[in-house]
Amino acid sequence: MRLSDSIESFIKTMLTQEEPEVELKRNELAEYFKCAPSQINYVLATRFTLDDGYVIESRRGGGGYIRIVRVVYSGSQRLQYLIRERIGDAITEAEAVRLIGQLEEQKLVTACEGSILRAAVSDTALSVPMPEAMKRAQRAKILRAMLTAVTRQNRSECQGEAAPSMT
Amino acid sequence: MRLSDSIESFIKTMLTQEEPEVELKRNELAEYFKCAPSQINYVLATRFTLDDGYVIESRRGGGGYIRIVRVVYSGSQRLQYLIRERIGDAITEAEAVRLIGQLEEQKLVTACEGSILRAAVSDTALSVPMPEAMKRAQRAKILRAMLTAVTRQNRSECQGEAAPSMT
DNA sequence: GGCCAATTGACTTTCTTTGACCAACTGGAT
DNA sequence: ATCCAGTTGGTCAAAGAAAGTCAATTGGCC
Repeated sequence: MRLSDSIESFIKTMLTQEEPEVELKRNELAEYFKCAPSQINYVLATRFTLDDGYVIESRRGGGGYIRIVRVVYSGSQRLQYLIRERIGDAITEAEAVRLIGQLEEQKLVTACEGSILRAAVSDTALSVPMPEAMKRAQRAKILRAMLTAVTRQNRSECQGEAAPSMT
Repeated sequence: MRLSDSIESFIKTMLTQEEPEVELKRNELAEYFKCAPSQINYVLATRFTLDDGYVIESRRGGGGYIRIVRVVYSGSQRLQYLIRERIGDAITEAEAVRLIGQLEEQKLVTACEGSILRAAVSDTALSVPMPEAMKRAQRAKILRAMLTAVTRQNRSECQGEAAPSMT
């Protein structure tokens, strides 16, 4: 059994059904497995990605930690399907706009959320100097991250509060 | 738990809903936590910034004090300020997260919208290969575009529709 | 042998804590 | 009114404590 596999399953046994979240010290874990600390990063990068259904948070410095959260999808499978199939590794603004329109129509996101999504993937927002291909990749990543956030939400709690006065 | 965290929560428990303002003695607090007085300044500088929604006033000399005031902004002016002044040409993820937290607290965006905003400006979403400086510029552009979209919305229409089925 | 995944370690970045030194008030003595 | 001693708080740089990055090597598997 490879070291990476051991570390992976070690972490996964900590993440039981009742415990969707685990916090660990990188150096301690590395010490436990007698390996380089960066090995932990490797395992996280290859086996606990967002696509695998995990979110990693961490802090450096004194009292630092690494937190691994198993994402609980509360959204529809339809949205997850769209994320995987329609977006992929690259997407144009036109395709993204069309997709967002469908999400609104199907009431998977609100109109307000839709306009936020459109703003984030607009060509003007992504207009830092970079080749077109990279821009499409960047757009895909952002859109996927945002929609993944949506799937994690309890959508029934997404009602807006009172509107602020537009003074 | 970090010392800074303890001091932070200590101060925050003093700042209740009815009490938007607290006055303290730096040396007393430092003595209470058995730390260097400048540690208090560190906590204030990192956890009670204007971005976090606090204003600090103080006086030196006999009868000196530090006063921490939680500020409340007026609706859309806050958004205008953020877009025009605060975000600027570049912003870090940490800064962006603070601002978004404030927007949620002021009810300028819903919690769901907040998590979409955070996802869009996250380091992982922007992790196409590019230098850090460009990433911060990219993040600023995206955040500004999204918040501009929010200002254009009639926020009273932002209520979420029925929650999608959990299939 | 070539390719890809895994491993390592040197170097970097971020966050925290401390301490030495500085700046601003207050109040009393002159 | 001035000056001085004492009392606070402020700043900044250095040290310490994690975690992150990246490129070079290693090790299996076709």
